[in-house]
Amino acid sequence: MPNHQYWLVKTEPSTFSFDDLVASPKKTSRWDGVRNYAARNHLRSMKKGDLVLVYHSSVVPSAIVGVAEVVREAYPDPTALDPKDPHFDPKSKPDDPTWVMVDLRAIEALERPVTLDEVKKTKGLEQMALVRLGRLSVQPVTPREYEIVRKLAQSKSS
DNA sequence: GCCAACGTTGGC
DNA sequence: GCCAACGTTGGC
Repeated sequence: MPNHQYWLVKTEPSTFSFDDLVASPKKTSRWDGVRNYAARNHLRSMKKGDLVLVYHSSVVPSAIVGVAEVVREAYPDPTALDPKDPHFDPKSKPDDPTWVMVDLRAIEALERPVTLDEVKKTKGLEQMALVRLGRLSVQPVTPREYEIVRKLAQSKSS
């Protein structure tokens, strides 16, 4: 078995979509702007080579659309220190950064999007953090869940 | 645009 | 350290 973990990150495609990641230089972009402690802790746990499902929120239908990999492990997120940035955090100090980001590289789009509705209805996926902890923007995925999602994407839409 | 869920803040 | 008020997320 490959020695890596699985994750899921959410993004609003109007701000940054999976296609934007694919279109980035080397298909790679920093994943900045996370300002939630639970999500931050997951970012810190990410290892190079971990696989990351990319989920589009606030669109109809919201869905898992692609797969990326971690190419750089957690390092300080400079947007937290930039007063002009919408994610500026006045309490974060340069010498003790509160917030981190990772670099993600797009691997491939799913054969078709797997919608939230499908995730809720699919046996084995009901316990996904996506369903249980709706607002967590960076979350762990089990190998089994990852496998089921990939298989679903290869099957026909219902 | 509404609103439920839930994380964060701040008064005490 | 409790908890009410407030702000944000995100599905619908």
